[in-house]
Amino acid sequence: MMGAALDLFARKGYHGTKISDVVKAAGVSQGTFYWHFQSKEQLALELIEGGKEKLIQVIGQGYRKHAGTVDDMVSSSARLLTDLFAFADRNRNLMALLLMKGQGADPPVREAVSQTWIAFEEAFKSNIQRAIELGMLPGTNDLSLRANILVCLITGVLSKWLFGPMHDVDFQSTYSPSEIAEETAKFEFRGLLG
Amino acid sequence: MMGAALDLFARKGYHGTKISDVVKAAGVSQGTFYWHFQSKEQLALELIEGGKEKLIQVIGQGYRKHAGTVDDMVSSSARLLTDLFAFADRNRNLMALLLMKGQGADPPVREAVSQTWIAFEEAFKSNIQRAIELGMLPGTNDLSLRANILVCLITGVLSKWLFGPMHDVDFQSTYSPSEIAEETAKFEFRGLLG
DNA sequence: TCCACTTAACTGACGAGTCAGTTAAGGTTA
DNA sequence: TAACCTTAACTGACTCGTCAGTTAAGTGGA
Repeated sequence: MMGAALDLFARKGYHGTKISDVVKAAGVSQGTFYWHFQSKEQLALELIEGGKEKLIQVIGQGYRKHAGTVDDMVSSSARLLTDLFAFADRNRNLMALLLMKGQGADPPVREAVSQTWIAFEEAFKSNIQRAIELGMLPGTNDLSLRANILVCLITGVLSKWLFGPMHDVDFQSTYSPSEIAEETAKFEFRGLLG
Repeated sequence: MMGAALDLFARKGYHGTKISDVVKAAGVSQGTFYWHFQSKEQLALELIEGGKEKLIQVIGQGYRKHAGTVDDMVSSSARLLTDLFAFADRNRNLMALLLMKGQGADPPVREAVSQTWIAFEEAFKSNIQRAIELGMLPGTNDLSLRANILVCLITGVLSKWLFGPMHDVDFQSTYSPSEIAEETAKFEFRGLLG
């Protein structure tokens, strides 16, 4: 049932998804839905909460332990991003809800989505801070701004790569997860000047 | 009436905005609304179309004419971004609709939003291509990907700067348009390594 | 007296949530 | 082993508020 609901939310958005559609897709009746879930909103919140945990877990594994060269840094960042992009690709519906469709929902759902990205940014920020402590990145008085910009870059690339310019859930990028991750990591450290 | 509607769309999203709210805010009755607009959807489409034109105009003015040093390039990019960020700040409701709330609407409205960002990217891409032709940026076999990543960076920073982590229309960043634009431009060309 | 514009009351569809009842599996007693 | 009870899981027709869109009856200016 939750899989079917996630798929519909990802495709049609929160308001565009009717409970009657969800139960039809899941092959149960409407009463059954309300036996399992308190409300439509509750369902969305459970989906988001579960997704948030999985997402954070992926980034948490990228925590840096030792110092290294600039090239080490780029390639280990590329590795983390590859994991992230691959996860996102395996969970397109979840990402569609978190990156796009969550915005169209009611306040409590939007709140849950925002909290997910705040946690995401937090997880990333600690990775960056670690890199600065290890002397691998130049320190800055504007760490949080830099981190912020980085996360913007990553989520921006992520949503374009997943869904394309038309925000289509079924979009297929020509780049593989590792290709896009490498390109993003290169940009992350060296910008347009390469 | 259109101003009131844009404000409500930005705050409550497309589905969260009732025509009865719009006409109340505008001080007219519901019949008046339907004399001016064919439908709720038509209203949203007109708002987006108008916004798209204004937005594209802002970027179009940044078209590069002469070659220059790297610092010239960074500072002229910062100038363009400052214009863009200032425009976005003056049109928060429009940007909220384009960057966030548009996703929650029905397909034709979403389509119009996507077309806006495609046009945005196109306008930006021609600026970048020009910089490469002038020998100011290294050529790449993946120009479109690079351009794509850049646009992701800009829209990502833009929406965080405007609406903060909680996607709040009334969010007030501590950075001024020119500060955030400079920081973004720096990152754009030189990445985290600065 | 026509036309641009406005109004308030109305309609009808839609969709979230409810509820009285069904089914099937498992336990208990004699 | 059959009669009886319990309960988790499920059903689908129903209710009821909400809201986009309509309509018929004005008003005021040219």
